[in-house]
Order: sequence, then structure tokens, then C-alpha cells
Amino acid sequence: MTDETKNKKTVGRLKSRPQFLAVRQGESRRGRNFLLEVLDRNAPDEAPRVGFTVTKKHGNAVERNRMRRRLKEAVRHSAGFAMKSGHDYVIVARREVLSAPFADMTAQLIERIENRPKPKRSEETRSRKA
RNA sequence: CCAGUUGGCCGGGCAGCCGCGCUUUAUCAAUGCCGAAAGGCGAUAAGGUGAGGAAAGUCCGGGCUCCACGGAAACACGGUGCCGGAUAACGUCCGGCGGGGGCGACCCUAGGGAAAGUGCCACAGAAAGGAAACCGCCCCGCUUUUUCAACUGCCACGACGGGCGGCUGAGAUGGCGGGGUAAGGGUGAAAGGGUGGGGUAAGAGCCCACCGCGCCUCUGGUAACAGCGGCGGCAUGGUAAACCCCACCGGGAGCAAGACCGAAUAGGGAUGACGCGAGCUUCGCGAAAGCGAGGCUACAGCCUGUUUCCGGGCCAGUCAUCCGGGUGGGUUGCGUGAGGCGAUGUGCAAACAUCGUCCCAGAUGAAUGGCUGCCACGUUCCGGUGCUCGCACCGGGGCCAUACAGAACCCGGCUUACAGGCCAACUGGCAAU
RNA sequence: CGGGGCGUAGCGCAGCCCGGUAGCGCACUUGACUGGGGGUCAAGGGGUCGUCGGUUCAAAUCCGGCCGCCCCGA
Repeated sequence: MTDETKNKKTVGRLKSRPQFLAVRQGESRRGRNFLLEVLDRNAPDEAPRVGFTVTKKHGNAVERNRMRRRLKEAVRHSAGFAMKSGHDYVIVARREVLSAPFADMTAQLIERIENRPKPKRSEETRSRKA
């Protein structure tokens, strides 16, 4: 439990535009309510970092805020535990984030973070990065 | 009770678990960590505080900041536009006036000037704006055709009477000429006051009454304007959200403004000295380009919205000396304010004054969230009761568990979006008293 | 957050300033020429002028309010 809580507290945030662009070079996994982009920074000692992308065409300011808060809450509660240290994650929200049940959305997020449907490709990209 | 008008208010509540931003205090970490520097940073516990009536659109007005700025006049551009008041200011608000709508409470109204000038008024129509031309109507003169009546010439006849003509008068019709008219002329958004009567050859404000319009006097009002009376006798079509005129207002940009601290990289500025600009022309050298020397002319050119005037600044290189400026980054600007609430007073009101009291978001990939339970409210279904027969009340179940919407420097307004609810005043109708 | 610009036929654009008839090119339909296609010629259809109000006799045009799109300023 203590380890998990420590992990939870140390999930960092992506803040600048170059960071987001760098993650776009990594592997992307499609979910029903969102799009997940993952990049290995090759720094296993550092904490994982997460960023959220909510575009303007998916709603007004209130709805965009709610989407980001729901995703943030999902990461804080459970999905953040599944993240590997040294990796960057970017969650691109779709409009279904507003209406989907919270438990389902969290489960999907964990599944996408842990499962790797196409491991070869990710290894290729990683090798290219290195 | 039903229908409606106006103004104001609210914009779910309580509880549990896990969290977030800012801030205060205490303890630990700190002779610490990150960073070039500036500067920033942890954990735990307790407390405080944490979106809106529109935070929205960015349509106006200000504060604040920088740039320009010595000032004046004119011009240009943009905006506003009944009157008075409120205000820091406004295109906002309040009160009033005029016009329009509604049975009414009440609502709407960019509402200065069209006798300063210009433009436009399509199509249709005789004509679209200095009123005249056309059709039509009427009068007079000449004349064509024709009808009737009176008089009369010639012919025939026994008579009544008849035939062919002439002249005069009246009427009808056509033509020509002169004059009077603007009543009427399919139209059109709009036809040079309207309706009615008199009048006339026909007509016409030609005359009269009422209405409209204009002018004058008086009265009321701060004013817009209103009213009584008199006069004029129709002149002044519409359009200024067409140009324009008049009055008033306005320098520009915006917190990504600006200030401070300040890497890598690139290489800039200030001061001083030497020195210096444009055009024309002469001489010398030279094939020419050009170089060197001299003379004359204008003080030029750019910026300060344009022009003018006097001002100001800048405008070429070399050398020497000095050390700043910008980006990433950080801090600040940044919340005591044209502030909220309450009371009293003034005022019809908008609002103002005084007193008391309160401190009430400050993020920056951007904090106020996620999950759950109960209740209220709403909606719908079922059953029962009352009964004005489609409403009210009671009980139970389901659904939604809220609409519009997120501060980003701050205020005053406007506009737009909005589930549902509450309060007050008033109007019309019905019923009862 | 702030500052600018634009909405007209399926597409790309005129017309707007100075108000009365919405037009051009490509595309589409039909017919002719050809054995057929392509091409050429001729004829034709198609537009709430983004939307809601106002001014005016009359609005794509003038004036406001909304809606949508694009561009600029780290």
C-alpha cells in the first residue's frame, strides 16, 4: 500500500508543447472513449508522467473541464498505479468521456495502459528512439 | 379563480469517503535540494477560504500601463443626436415630451435639420416635383352634315295640300382656331391639403363649416412641448441607418500592456574625436567608368494623422572608451475596490450623502472535482376521495436527480443563453359578499 | 485572452461602395454531330444571398443583434 500511495503521489504532469509533441512520436493505443499515447523516456528511475489533451471541438469550457477532471480522477484513483516508471502517457479525450460510467472508463484506461496489442511496433519505435 | 402586465429575488440542500488551489499557525526537514542567475521547492496536523447572473459575446464607457506628446488653428476620419437630470464616463440609467400599438395595466420608438445645396424615387403612369404638357370638361368664333320651326322665291294644282330652293333662329354631330379649367384620367409606396355644402359656362380655398398645416400673441412649463385665441388661405411630397449641414465627443495601442532579475547562441547601444549630406556646374587626369580640387543654389529629406507656422528629434563612416539590450526562464503587475451588506436622510426616480459593519477567488497545460446515500422540487403512471368534469388533495411506483454555463488585470453598462421556482404591485373577466 | 477578416448555385468567385434586373467559369441535364467513347455546338435546370430584427415604397446591398469559419499576436 505504501508503495502504491507513493507511486500515486509521484505521477508527474506534462506541461509544455515540446513534451506533448515528443510523446506523439511514441506508440498510440486506441480506446473507446479516448486515445492513449505512450513514450518510453529510457529513464527507469524517474516517475511516470501524464498529460491530457482535450480539443476545442469536443465542447465548451465547462465540458472540457469536466472531461479533464474525470480523466485526472481516474488516473489518481487507480489507473496511475499501472503506469510504468520512466514512461510518458498522453490521454486524448473524446466526447464520450463526459457520459461514460466512471468505473467502465477507469477499467478501460487500466487495460490500455497495461496491455500492448502490438508489441513489435513499440519495440521498433523504441529502438529508433535509442 | 382564470388570463395578463411590470419590477425584484433564487439558481438545489444535508451527510459520508477519497482529493485539489491559495493562505495562516505549529513541528520536522535546512549548514538541505533544483537552477548560470533571478528565484523556487517538501511532509504531517489543525484552521480559514475557493466561480457567475450571466464569469459568455467582446458591443460601448472608464481605471491602469506603455508609445506619441511644445503648442495653436484649420482639415480629415469615426461616433452620438427630442428635453431635463444621474454618473468617473457612456451609445447606459431615471423622469418627462411627441409619435405608434393595446379594452386596460402597460409596451415600442437612432425622435436634430428636407424654405443651405446635391442626388435618388425602378416598373407602371398623362405627369415623380421651379408644376406644366397630354386626354378629358366648358365657353366663344368660323365651318361640315343633319333635324325642327317661322318667313319667302319658283313650278304644278279646283281646294286641302305638295315638290325644288333661299334666308333667319334653335338643337345635335364632326373639324379648325382662341380662351377658361385642374373636378376626373387604368397606375403607383407616394399625384401639389382631406370631407361635406355652396357656387360656376365648366371648375377651382373661389366662398363657408370641421379637421390638418403654417405664422403670431398670450398662458403653463427649467426645457422638449402643451393649451386658449387670432390670422393666413395651402405655400413646404418622400428619403439624411444617401451625400451633406448643425451641435457635442474622441491621440494610438492594449496585462500576450508594462516593470524588475537575467543563460547558451547571435551581436547591439551610448559617449567623444576625426569627419559629413542633396542638386547644378567649372577645371585637371582618363578611352570610359570614375577620382581629385573649386564655385553656385536650396537649407533640403524622414518622423511627430494631413496642411501651415514657429519648435524638437533623426539621417555616413572610421577610431577610441564604456556596457548594455532581446529570447527561453523567473518574479511582479495581482486585488481595499467608482467594494459588499445594513440603517438613516434628500429626491417622483436613477442616484447621492452620512453612520455602522465586513474583508469576500487569485489559478497559469490553468485549482472549486470523483463516487455514494437521503430529502426537497419537478415530471409521469396507477389507485382512492371531492367534484364546477378536468382540476384539487391523499397514498404508492418509475424517471431526472438538474437549465444556461467556468474567473484569467479590474470596474460600470448593453446584448445574448437559461430547467424550474418564489415574492410584490397592478390590469381585464367571472363568481360570491 | 486580445486584435482583424469573410459567409452569394455542387465548387471557386463577381455584384454591395452609389438600394429596384442576382451574374461568370467549371460541374449537372437534354438534344444534335460520331458505329460507340471522348470532344464540339445548341438549349436548359439549379441560389431561404449564414440567420433574426430595423430604416425605406422597396434590402444580397444600409444599420444593429446572434451563428459559423479563417488569420494574426507567446
